[in-house]
Amino acid sequence: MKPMPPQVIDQVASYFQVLSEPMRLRLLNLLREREYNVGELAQACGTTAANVSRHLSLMTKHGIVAREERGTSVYFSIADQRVDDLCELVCGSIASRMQAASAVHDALKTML
Amino acid sequence: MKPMPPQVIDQVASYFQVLSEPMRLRLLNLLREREYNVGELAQACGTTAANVSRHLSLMTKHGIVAREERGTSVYFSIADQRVDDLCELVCGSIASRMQAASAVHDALKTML
DNA sequence: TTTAATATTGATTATTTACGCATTCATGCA
DNA sequence: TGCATGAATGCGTAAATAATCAATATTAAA
Repeated sequence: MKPMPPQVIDQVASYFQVLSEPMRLRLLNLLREREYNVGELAQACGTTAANVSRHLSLMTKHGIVAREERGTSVYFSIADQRVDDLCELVCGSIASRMQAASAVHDALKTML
Repeated sequence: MKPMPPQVIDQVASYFQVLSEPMRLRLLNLLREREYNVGELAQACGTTAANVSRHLSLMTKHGIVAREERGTSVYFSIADQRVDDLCELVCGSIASRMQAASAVHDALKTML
């Protein structure tokens, strides 16, 4: 077990924070399929380009997405494939939790 | 690729949010070693028991830690081992990023 | 060099939230 | 039945942040 210096902890927390926003997860989920430019993402998510731009800027800063200017547009894509694994793990936790809850539910049902 | 309904996205975001706080990560890091009660954690983290209690309550609600009353104290432990994998993945991302940055740094150095 | 389309940034606002203090609650013991 | 210890909660405060509109770049083509 490593001592985990505060500096590292702050960085890890900061990374998790990037993934803790529904809008950002929606953007990432779209980008799993193919690359998009800002306008396309804004339309797909029903928000403004300004908002999308800020979210993408943050994720680029953390190395999660990659930014590439092409023509008059700027295209974004997934840069860190690990985000998939992260989301998969979290989904697994949520699923386990739901399953446990439903087991409790069933147990209570048989008691009555 | 799954369509990822908004409801699921919100839950995933919510889970990540729990892990996006340095204080909570410090608590989890301590709990990896052994179980602790609230007072011990507060002292180890240099904060109030009230604060620790709130953080633990949130993590318990998400199934990340387990709560067990024993005697006059309440002991907490890791309930979802996946948090280790999650943090490990994030540390890997951060490490890759630092490595890439240092490579750029070296490349620039040789240019001068 | 204009003009049009796209992306980014500044400023503002509303919401969330981490924290501490004080209080209340719960449990075990004298 | 008090009494003490430890945990949880109410409340107020300060800071962070997501969203929008408006304004400013930046690039491609006319």
